Amino acid sequence: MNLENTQVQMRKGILEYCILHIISRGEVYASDMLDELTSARMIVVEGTLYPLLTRLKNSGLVEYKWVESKSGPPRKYYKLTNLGADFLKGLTDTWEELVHSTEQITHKSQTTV
Amino acid sequence: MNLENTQVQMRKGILEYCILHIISRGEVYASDMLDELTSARMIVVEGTLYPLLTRLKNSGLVEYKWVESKSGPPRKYYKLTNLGADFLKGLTDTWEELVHSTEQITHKSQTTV
DNA sequence: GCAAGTACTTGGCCATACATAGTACTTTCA
DNA sequence: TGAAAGTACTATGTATGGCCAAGTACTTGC
Repeated sequence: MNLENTQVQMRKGILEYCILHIISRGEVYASDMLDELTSARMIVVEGTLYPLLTRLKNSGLVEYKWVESKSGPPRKYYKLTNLGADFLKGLTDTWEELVHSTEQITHKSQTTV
Repeated sequence: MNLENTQVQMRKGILEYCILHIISRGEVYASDMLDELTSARMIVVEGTLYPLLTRLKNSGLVEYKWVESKSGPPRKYYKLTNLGADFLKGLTDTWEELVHSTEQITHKSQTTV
């Protein structure tokens, strides 16, 4: 039980939320997402992102189209489905409630520390 | 991939943070923590809390003493160790950075939606 | 004694983040 | 032309941890 491991655990599920948000903003492919996540200091690696995108696609939350690239193999450009948009709304509620609950607990603590 | 499951995933790791906070506030036993977590709408069940406390204890982040109860079996009253207090500081940083990163991503999204 | 309530324990299941290695396509350049 | 490098995506295996469900142990009250 170390700090690094807990950071990983904290990220679980939240990543899915962030990625759906990024996709909701317009069509993007994996490297775009990695750039955005990295610039927000939400560390992610390929081995995490690609399986997640596959899961989202298999659940019908996102869809993609192949687009040829001028510098390399074709890319999968993702966008949200209607189902994905609904799911994102639900996730937003979940996240906000989770943050709120955590603040309620930790703020109470700070008064006594 | 449903909402419930994602809620579970989002809780991962965060629970540990919340529980350390609650313990940092004074000596408590498991049912106290469950009450507090429930009142903050952070849903937890016994099967989650007890193993977590055991992990925290085995890692030397918390310690406990047995205290007899007037209504039932004796209780384990937990408190933070010095190591646990340090760990909690690290977790606080991690959590705040995670919230910040998530806000950075989701706020950008809200401008286009 | 025996049932009911409280507190804690244990074993197994499942989802997911990550490491690592591998596939496939394109461009570059000798 | 064909080998090397770069880009994009895929597949497999491991570890962690939340949860379910069943179980143990102690106390109280009938």
